[in-house]
Amino acid sequence: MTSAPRPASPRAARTRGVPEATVARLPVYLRALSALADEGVSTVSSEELATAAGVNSAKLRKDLSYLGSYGTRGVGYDVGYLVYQVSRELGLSQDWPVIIVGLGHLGHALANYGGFVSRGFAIRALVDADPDLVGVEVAGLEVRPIGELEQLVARHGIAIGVIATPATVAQEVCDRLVSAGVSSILNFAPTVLAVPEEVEVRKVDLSIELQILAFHEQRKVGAAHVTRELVEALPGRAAVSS
Amino acid sequence: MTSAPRPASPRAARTRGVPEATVARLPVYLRALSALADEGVSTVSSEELATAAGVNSAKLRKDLSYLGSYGTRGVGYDVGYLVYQVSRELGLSQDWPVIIVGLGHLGHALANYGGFVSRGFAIRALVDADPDLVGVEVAGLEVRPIGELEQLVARHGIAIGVIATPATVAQEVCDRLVSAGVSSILNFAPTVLAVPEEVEVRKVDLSIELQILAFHEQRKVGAAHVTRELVEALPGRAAVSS
DNA sequence: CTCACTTTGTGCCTGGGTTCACAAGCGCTT
DNA sequence: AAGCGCTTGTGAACCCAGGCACAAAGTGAG
Repeated sequence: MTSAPRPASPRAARTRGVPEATVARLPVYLRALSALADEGVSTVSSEELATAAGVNSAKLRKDLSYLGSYGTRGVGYDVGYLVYQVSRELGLSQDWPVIIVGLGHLGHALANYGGFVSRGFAIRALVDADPDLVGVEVAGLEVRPIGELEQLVARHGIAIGVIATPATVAQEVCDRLVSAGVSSILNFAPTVLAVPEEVEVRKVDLSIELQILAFHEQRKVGAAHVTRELVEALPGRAAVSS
Repeated sequence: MTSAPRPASPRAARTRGVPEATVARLPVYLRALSALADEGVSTVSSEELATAAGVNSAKLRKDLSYLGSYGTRGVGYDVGYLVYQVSRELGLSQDWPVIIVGLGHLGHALANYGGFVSRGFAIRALVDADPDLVGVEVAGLEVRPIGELEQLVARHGIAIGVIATPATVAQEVCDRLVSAGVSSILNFAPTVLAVPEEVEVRKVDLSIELQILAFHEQRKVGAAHVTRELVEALPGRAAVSS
């Protein structure tokens, strides 16, 4: 969806035959499974897990079946074992070193986001072009000048880069990351990035998400051709006018 | 993809016949068009616009054709007119008032994110449960206690809510937003939210995006040798292959 | 006016993803 | 040991989306 993973050779396309849509859901399953494990639940049925993950149970079973036959008919799935298998499939058995480029508000928030560290990722380098930011400590790590980008990538063996810069410099930063050896990029800048075939880019665009919501919101309102106040007055809604 | 827009009646699904996938791309087109407009370009072909947006030109034409026949054969599209039409379709002719719940690092970054304001959205309320944050001014707006949530939603006629709280309280916040009248939610908390049918939820999950990247990264690296070094890190039940 | 050229709009085909529905398999009980 | 109930795994149908390729439609030159 985000990028176009269309390899030149069709043969390389299915390495393990796990569909892209399934890959995108595995992290959700993993989170639900981890929560169950923390609660001490040892076995879970596809129906329960599907509900927790917010998907159809048939879809969940088919997704899991791409990884192998890890369930027991009549019983369900062993939570601990499934956590292990899904983690392994996602490549989370190891810690991936990550670099964040751009430490404005967003980059700052990302560096401090606990969800990264806890799930197989380790932020190893922070760089920014602003001299005022260089030297500042963020999330226990010192911000380095952007000139050290290549060096830091090499030293820590970084394969995953996060771009949280203004859109104007995103492509330039991206190019530098790629030529330094980064092959997966998470882009928060509102720009379409051009990258070589073998580099994977995923885009997170906050304003796009809001615009999609606005579309649906408008559709709701405009469908009945009424003001928002009248919509709110539908039965079952809490009274808005205090 | 992000949420599950599964209406009970399939008939209600297409109000205007614009496919969901198209809606998701319209904001990208809009951004490219706005950039062109700023450069003073008055006419653009589907080929040029498609390149700028990073999509296939046939797809772009088909997407635009859902909105109407706004191009001129042999010439292309009028940039200004298309900006207007796409904006209108997305419901951006008006400014949507938005509330942000949770002003930790992420909420703070969101409140300061210029991309919102410039594109049809106006952040009208900030609330947080932490007493230390209440009263603090963020992006020119004062953070209010979470108790005022309902009141603020009503006063500003807010239909779109952004959740940037810890996962543990996200569902509770969501429920309150919904019962206060919010019908579109952008969720940054790493949780699956349960909402009534008519409420639209979109999810942005940073660690999920990284995990998807890790999958592809692992596939590139480990096509030959599977990493089994950290096998002992799994719960005792994984005495399988190897 | 006619012709050549350009670009849109779309019919059709292909492929991936989702869902249904059911057979296969497992454990528990009798 | 056999039967019963439960749950997985998957074949098959359906639906949405993407992309090719072309007819339709407009422009400008001669």
